[in-house]
Amino acid sequence: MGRPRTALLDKERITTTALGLVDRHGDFSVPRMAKLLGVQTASVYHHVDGRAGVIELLRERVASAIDAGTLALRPWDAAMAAWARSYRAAFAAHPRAIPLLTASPVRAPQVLIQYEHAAGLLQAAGFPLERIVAVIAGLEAIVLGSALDLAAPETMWEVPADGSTPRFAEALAAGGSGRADAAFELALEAFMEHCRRLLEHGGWRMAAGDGDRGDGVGDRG
Amino acid sequence: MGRPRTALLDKERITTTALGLVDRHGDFSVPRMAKLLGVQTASVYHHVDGRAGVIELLRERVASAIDAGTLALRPWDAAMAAWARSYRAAFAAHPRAIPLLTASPVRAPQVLIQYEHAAGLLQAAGFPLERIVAVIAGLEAIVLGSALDLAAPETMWEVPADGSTPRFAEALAAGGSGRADAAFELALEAFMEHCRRLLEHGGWRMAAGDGDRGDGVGDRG
DNA sequence: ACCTGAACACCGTTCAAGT
DNA sequence: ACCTGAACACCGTTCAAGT
Repeated sequence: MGRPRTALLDKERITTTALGLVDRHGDFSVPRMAKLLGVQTASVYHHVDGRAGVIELLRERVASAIDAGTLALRPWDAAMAAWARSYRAAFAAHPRAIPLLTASPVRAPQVLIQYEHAAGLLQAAGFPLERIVAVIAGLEAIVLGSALDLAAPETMWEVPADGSTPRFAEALAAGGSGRADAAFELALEAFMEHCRRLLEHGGWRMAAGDGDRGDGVGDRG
Repeated sequence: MGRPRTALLDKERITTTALGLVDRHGDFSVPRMAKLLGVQTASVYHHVDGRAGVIELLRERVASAIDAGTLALRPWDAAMAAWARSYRAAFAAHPRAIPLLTASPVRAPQVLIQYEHAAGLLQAAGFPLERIVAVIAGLEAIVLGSALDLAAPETMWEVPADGSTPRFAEALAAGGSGRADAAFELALEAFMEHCRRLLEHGGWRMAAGDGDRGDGVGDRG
């Protein structure tokens, strides 16, 4: 029983099967994928660079839902904010995959091109060249950090039953159900507003605590 | 060869060994730990709730380096910023552990007590009760998201050699070496300033785009 | 080129047997 | 209570053999 006339497997089907397993069970294994695909475990290795390769495919698949068109919006802050929301929404669609995906970054060309667009956008908007990576990386940190909150929603903010954290419990109860979304929007809004201000006021060179209004926050060293 | 007069193992030694393996090799396994500890694999299970239990111990160990004293600082924004920096520094000390640790949150009482202190701090500062969790969660997202950047520093921002991302490459070169730190500081500064402003101006109820100054950024729906 | 069957080293976990 | 030795099911990966 050797090579079939037409290939039984392809990366598409492999990726879909793996993502289905992750969505349902929080993880995948090559043998389980093979069983679902009706194939021997070893067959998968003819199409994919092992387990790590499957994870990379998952990363690309999930990231493909990011709407690159957002970066064509103007002005630049509308573009970056919409991009960040789309980025996070792509991860939010597969919360159980998030721990698998955040361990290492997306290297797919389609995503690197988005970085390129973002860099061009920020450069055109007037950001100093040496700050552009920090802006992109900061925004991405907010996106990924907020995404982690979606991965374990129940346990993330489980409050001890012994009443040892009354004020936190109170705040948690008052916060309502959309906590993760609210935190993301708060951080995103803060980030965009800060960048807008720095751009307008040319404040990039300002030393800490020079008194414009309450900038000196603490141990900056 | 049964039970020894004095126990060979304890959680301390197990945790230290696991963390050493993670620091050196990026991962650990129960058999490898046992070998280093000079003990049978099964022995570890008498002290720890399996592999998941070891990970929880790692979480606690790493989190124990967070300086809870920062939350006693005043004013509230100095406290929160110092806490965030200490939080991130604790993770930064073990970058290869970060993917293991961010998959699920810290449930150790010592850390939950820090949430409690933060909640009290923000309440006393005058934050509306229903926004306090969003402030804490937003700050934590920035901390954890920035920490992920430390886990894979080389590959995180590897630029394709084919010249397909010239502006991004340019920005990367101009950004210098402390990229991850700069991004974290930028996001943290933005977050603290935004919270300060909202507190002072009572802006929490403001609808998006009501014109204060360019707040309406995009697809908020 | 692609699938199979068998093999290998390794893993997490359990458990009866010892003290 | 704690350590051992043996066992079990499962995993990732490789490879020669087939077409």
